[in-house]
Amino acid sequence: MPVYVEVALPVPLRTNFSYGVAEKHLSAIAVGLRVKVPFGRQQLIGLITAIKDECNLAENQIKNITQVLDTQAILPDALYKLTLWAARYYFTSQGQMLSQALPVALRKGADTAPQEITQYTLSHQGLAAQTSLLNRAPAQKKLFDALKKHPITHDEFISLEYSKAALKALEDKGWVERKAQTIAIDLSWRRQLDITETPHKLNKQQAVAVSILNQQQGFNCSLLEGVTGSGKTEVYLSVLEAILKQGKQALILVPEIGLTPQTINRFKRRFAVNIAVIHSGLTDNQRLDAWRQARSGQAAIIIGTRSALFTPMLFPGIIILDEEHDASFKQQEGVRYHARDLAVMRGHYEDIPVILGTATPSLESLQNAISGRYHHLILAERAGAAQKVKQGIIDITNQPLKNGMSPSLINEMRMHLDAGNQVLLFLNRRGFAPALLCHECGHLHECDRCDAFFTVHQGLNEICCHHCGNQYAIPKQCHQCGSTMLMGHGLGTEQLEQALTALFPNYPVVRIDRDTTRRKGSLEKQLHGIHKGEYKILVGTQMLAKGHHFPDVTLVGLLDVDGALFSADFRAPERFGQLYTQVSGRAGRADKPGKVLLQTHQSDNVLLRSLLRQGYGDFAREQLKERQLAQLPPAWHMVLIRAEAHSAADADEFLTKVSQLLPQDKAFEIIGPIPAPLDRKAGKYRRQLMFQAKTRHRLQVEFEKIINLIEQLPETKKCRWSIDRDPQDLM
DNA sequence: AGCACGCCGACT
DNA sequence: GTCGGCGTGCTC
Repeated sequence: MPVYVEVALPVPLRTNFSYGVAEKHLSAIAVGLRVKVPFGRQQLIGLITAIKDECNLAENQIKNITQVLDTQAILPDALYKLTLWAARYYFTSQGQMLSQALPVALRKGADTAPQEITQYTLSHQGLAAQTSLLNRAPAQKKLFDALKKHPITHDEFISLEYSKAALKALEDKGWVERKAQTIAIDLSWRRQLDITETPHKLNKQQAVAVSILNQQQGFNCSLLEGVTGSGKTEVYLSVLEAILKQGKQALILVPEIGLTPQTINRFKRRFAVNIAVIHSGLTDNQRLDAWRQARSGQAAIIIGTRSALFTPMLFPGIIILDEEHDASFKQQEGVRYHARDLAVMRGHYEDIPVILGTATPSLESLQNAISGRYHHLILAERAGAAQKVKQGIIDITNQPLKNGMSPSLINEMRMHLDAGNQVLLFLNRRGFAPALLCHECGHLHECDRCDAFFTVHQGLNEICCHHCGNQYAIPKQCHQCGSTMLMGHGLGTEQLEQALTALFPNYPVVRIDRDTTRRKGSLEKQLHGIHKGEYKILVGTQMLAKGHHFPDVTLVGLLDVDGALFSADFRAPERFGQLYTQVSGRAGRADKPGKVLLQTHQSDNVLLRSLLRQGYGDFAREQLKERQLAQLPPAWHMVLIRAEAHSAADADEFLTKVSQLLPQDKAFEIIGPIPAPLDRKAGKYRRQLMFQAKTRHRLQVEFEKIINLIEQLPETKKCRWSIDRDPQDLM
């Protein structure tokens, strides 16, 4: 009887593909193995998802698999199931989701078996050799002497900077031989856990949280809501200790690894175990190595960003997701999965606890905590009895602004600087000015491919479109009237930095945004400078608000709050609340009270007042009620369909057809098609269609019914479209 | 997503 | 005459 396999392939077609199996492969196939298959004119690597003895395709349409790459399933059962679940949830193909879950090297066909390590040793001939022969070859002598003591691995050889030529010379003489060795997997941490730092004494709230967390068995999820400085990390460490002592591994997910080296170092300092850190700087092979170490149980702790969610563990113990509110956990291209939501699902499949930690919970997690689905653990005390931050609103209506700064803000800055402290100014717009204005005719220079103004970058002498990357030299003349009276309009961080340098010549300024941190290591260098006190004034965008604590900053100024508050996006108030709370958390410490000032034209804005008066917790609860009334997430469930085309009509037509496929009743709401907030981007018109469903289940069922119909619409040929479930923003 | 085929404009 | 632009269609 012929045997067929279903193969999930990394192509954006929402289906699997059937292949025949030749006699010689029959005994080698199983569900979950990677296979190489012919696909069109190319060879692709996919995963077997099923084995069957019939196939309803015509004989001539079926090809045979070329090669079986694995002997055992590449993903543990729980991860495999999670991935298939995610494919359904995000309305994507199994192949696409599965390939997300594998490191690039494995997608390309690398071996899952641990890498062999090359070791250099002296041969018999070498041991018996006359070392005096090397008197005139110091590099060879150095290597030879080292090898006489003990063998050297290839990695050591590289890091100790021995000469390659010397090695070659010794090998040519036959004195040195190389051996490929598989290093035995070291699981000693499971028997004997070494704690290399005395834990801090927990305060009462921390101790309560830890004891509740340690009592849990199997899957459960906890929201650890701890204000900045309340010692969340110490709670993680205590829980980790218990997990590691049971011989189980921990997966820790963080937003952006570059921002959390201190946190990682705390884990390293506390436990003498193998920690695999997966960050964007790794090569494909280094990532694969970390993956192998996690899968073999050798790495007791795995720390990484979004994609590390899919790292297999032989002894799964716990998943901790820090800064759970952070938007970077949602993938914004390709399969738009949310690592936080999938982490909870993974915990469920693995039957292990999940901890979500943050000072400013997302409304999604807050709702789950309030409803009792998650344990809600609160750390409200700032460790070391730091004083509460003072906050104030500066109404800038009719105020003379100097580069966006009001006189009262400048005065306040001067006071803090003269007292020897640091000041942090937050402005969420990089570049010199967000537009180029003609002083004579009022023309604002607009990107020719987007519906957006060019941002002026003076340092680069360029105008750039921040939406499509389009860039030109700053024009000498107005494109409309030819006047040479061109000037930047509005304020960006580059200009602010310049103005501050002029205004406070004695206080060095540092700017931190995507432009100044582009080069590798420059962020670390700048942060280091800040901590050493080399800089007194810190200017920056979002980046400054994330993760880092600046103990000598006593004043934080938010320059333009209005833009953040009034956005088309329904998450804008939530985001602002989180940002404000995170930024104000950067100010002050025990002996130095901090102060936060906001500049706004809307000093009596209800949202702003409620945030400042009640703090994030109550503000968020209020927002939650509003979302309920507006039938928005997390109360209702949302899917966004985006379409882009050369002509707006094509995109509109497609989305209209889609909306006609969907049922319309009380549990379902359709909005659109409407133009995306950035109507035209990179020369394409962008439209979107929003669906809100009262229940998750209903959304799933209705969408699964029509997804194939959508794909078959003739209108798809004229536009690119994508589905975004639980969208993070409506851009 | 790739990859090829195919049909029009500006090059040696 | 061809090189190459990207529109269109197909992949078990």
